[in-house]
Amino acid sequence: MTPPSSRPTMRDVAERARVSPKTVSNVLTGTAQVREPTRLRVEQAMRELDFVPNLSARGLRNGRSGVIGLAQPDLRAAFSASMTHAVVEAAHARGLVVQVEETAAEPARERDLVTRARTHLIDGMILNPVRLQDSVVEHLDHLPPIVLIGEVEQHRTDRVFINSRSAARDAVRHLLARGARRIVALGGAEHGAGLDKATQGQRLRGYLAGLAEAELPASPELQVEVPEWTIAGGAAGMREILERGAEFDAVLAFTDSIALGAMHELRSWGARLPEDVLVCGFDDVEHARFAGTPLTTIAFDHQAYANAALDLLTSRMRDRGLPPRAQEIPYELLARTSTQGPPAGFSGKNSPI
Amino acid sequence: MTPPSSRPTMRDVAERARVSPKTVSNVLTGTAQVREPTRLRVEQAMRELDFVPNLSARGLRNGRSGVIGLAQPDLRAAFSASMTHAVVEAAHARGLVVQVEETAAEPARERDLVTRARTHLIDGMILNPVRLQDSVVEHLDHLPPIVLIGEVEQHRTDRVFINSRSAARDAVRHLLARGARRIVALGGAEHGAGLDKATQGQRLRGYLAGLAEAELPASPELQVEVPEWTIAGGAAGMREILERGAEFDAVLAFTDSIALGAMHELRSWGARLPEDVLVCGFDDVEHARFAGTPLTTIAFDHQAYANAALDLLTSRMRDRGLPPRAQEIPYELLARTSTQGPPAGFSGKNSPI
DNA sequence: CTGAAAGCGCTTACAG
DNA sequence: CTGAAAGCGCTTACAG
Repeated sequence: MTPPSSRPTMRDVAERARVSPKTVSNVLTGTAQVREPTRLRVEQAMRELDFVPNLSARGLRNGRSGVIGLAQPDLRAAFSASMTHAVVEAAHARGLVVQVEETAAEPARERDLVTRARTHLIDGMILNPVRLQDSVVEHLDHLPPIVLIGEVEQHRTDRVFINSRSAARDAVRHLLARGARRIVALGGAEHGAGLDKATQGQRLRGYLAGLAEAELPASPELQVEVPEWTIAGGAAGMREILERGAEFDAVLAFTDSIALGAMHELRSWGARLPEDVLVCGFDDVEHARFAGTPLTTIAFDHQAYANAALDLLTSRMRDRGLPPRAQEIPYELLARTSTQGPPAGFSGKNSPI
Repeated sequence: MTPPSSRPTMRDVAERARVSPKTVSNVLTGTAQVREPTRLRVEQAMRELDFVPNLSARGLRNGRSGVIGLAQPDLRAAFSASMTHAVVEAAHARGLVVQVEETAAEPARERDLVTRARTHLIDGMILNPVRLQDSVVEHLDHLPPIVLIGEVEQHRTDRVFINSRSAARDAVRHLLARGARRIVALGGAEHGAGLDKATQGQRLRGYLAGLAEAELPASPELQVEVPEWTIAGGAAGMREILERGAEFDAVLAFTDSIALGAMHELRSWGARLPEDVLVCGFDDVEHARFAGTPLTTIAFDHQAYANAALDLLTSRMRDRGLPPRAQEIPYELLARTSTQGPPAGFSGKNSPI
C-alpha cells in the first residue's frame, strides 16, 4: 500500500516558498489577503511540487467534503440518466462533485442509505424516493441536508417537484380531446398501493380527476402498477392489460420509459400507433422525441429542476435552521405523433399473439 | 454552519463503554480480536449515541476514502447510464461508493479531471476517454489507479474492452449477408480524426476491414463522424449523409443511441425500415430491443464489463506495482428486425423532406 | 485482548 | 499581511 505521505503537503510547499503553512492555506482558500510576491512564490512552489490539497484533511478540519449524494431508484432509466447529467452539471457549477447511489436494487438499500448517509462523506443529499419518505423524515435530525425530488407528501423536507397531478389531468384532457374514451393508467392502480406512493399516487389522482371531470368511469381493469419504471417494466405492464382482454383506445404511461415499453408491446400485439391507440408519457427524455412513433409527453426543464434542487441544498448546507421549502417547476404537454387521434381502439382479444 | 463536533466521536463511545478509543476502533475495523462482552458493550454504546465513524478522519489517517470515480463523456447516453448502473452495483458489492464525472461538456473537463483527480478524494478511477488517453498516460505517476474502458491504444494502463474492430467487421459481414452492398459508417470517417480516436477508430477499422474482405469499395461519401454519441447526434449524422444525396442500403451505427437517431431521421425522410435500409448498432442498451424497429446490435454483458473494471481497479489499489493488464469481454451480434433484408436501398435524393 | 501516545494534513482562532 | 499553536477524529505502531 502506498503510504499516504507520498504526496507533498502544505508544509512542503511552505518550506519551499519560505513561508508558514498558514500562508499557503491563505493562498489556497483566499481567506486572507496575501501580498502579490508572496502569493506568486507560493504558487510556484505548489506547481514545482505538483501539490494537490488533501481533501480528507480539509474535510476533517472544516466538516465539509464538497461531495453531495444523488440517490435514485434505477440508474438505467432514461429519466435518471438525464437527472444525473443535470445534477452533475449543476453541482460542477457550484464547485461540488456528485456521488451516486441506487436504491431500488434491494428493498433495504433506501433505508440503509438514509440511516448510514453520514458515513459516506457527503455534505448533502438529493433523494428521489421510491418508498421511504416517511422514514427519511423520521431520521431528519440525524442526517445531512436532504432535498427530495418528486411529489412527496410531507412538509418537513426541502423538495423540488412538478405538479404531477395537474399534469396527469392535462394529459387525460388531451387524450380525451383527441378522441380517446377508455384510457389505460400504466404505472398506478387504485387498488394495490397506487395512491400511497408519492409520484405514482399523484399521477394516478390526476388521471382519476381527468376522467371524473369528463364524467367517464374509472375502470380498475384499465389500471396497472408497474414495479420497475423501465422500458421492460412498461412492456410487462402493457402485456398484463392486454392479457386481461381489456378494451382501450389510449394509454397514459407514468414515465416515457414505461411508454416506450408499452408501445413496443402494443405493436407486437398488432396495434397500430396512433391509429388504434394513443400514447402519452411523462418526462420528455431524449428518446421520446426520437421514438418510432414520436411520443407525446409531459415536458419540463430537467436542468432547471436540478438547479433548483442544488440551490435548496446549498442554502440548507449553509443554514440548517431554514424552514422547509418546496419549489415547483413548470411543465407543458408536448403533443407529438403518438396522440394524433382519433383512435380506433384495441383489445388483447383482437389478436392473441 | 453546524460545527463538525456536533456528532459523537469514537472517544464518546469509548467513554460510555468504559474502554479506550483503540478498542472502539478494533470493534469497528475488526483489526484485532475483542472479547465478546467488551464488544457488546461498545456496540451498545455506539447504538445509544447513534455513532457513525467520520470517514474524513479515517481517510486522512489511512490514505483511503472508499470512493472511486467514474468518468464518462455524456451521462445522458443510454450506454453511459447502463455502465453507471453496473459500476455502482459492482462497487457496492466491494464496499465502495461511486463519484461520477462528465467529461464531454467542455473540452477542458477531461484534462482537468486527470490532472486534478487527486483533489477529489478518490482512491481510483474508471475512465471512458474521449480524447485524452495520451495525456492520461503522461500523468499516470501522479494519479490514483486508473482503469480505462474502451479501445484505447496504449499499454501502460489497465483497461477493459470489447474487440470493437472484430465486432464492427462481424456487423459488416452480417449486413452483407443480409443483402446490403452500400453500408454507411455512422460515427467515424477515414478523413477527419476518424482513425485516431480510440473506440471510434477501432470500429471504423473493422468497418473498412469488412468491406475489404468482400472486395467492396470504401466510399468517403458513406462515412461521417458524429461528435456527440447521442440520439440527437445520430440523427444529425444521418441527415448529413442524406443531404449529400448518397445512395446506401445499410447503416452501421457506432452506438445504439446513434442508431436510434439514424432510424428516426431515415423514417422522417420516408425510408422504410428494414425494407429499404438495414441498421445495426453497438452496445445493446435496453431501448435497442424495444425500438420501433427492434435493433440488431453488438451485445455484451455490461455487468461483467463493470465487474472486470472493478477487479482491475481494486487489485491495483492494493498493489500499484502490478504490470498493466488488459481484459477483453466477449461480444455477440444479436440479429433483430432492423436487419431483416434484403434492403431495397435509399437515397436522400428519393424524397427531399 | 486492551491502553496511552503520536500523527495523518489541513484550518481556525489567537498573536503580532 | 504573516506566524506558532492547537485540534478536527480517526488508526498505527508500541507497550503491556
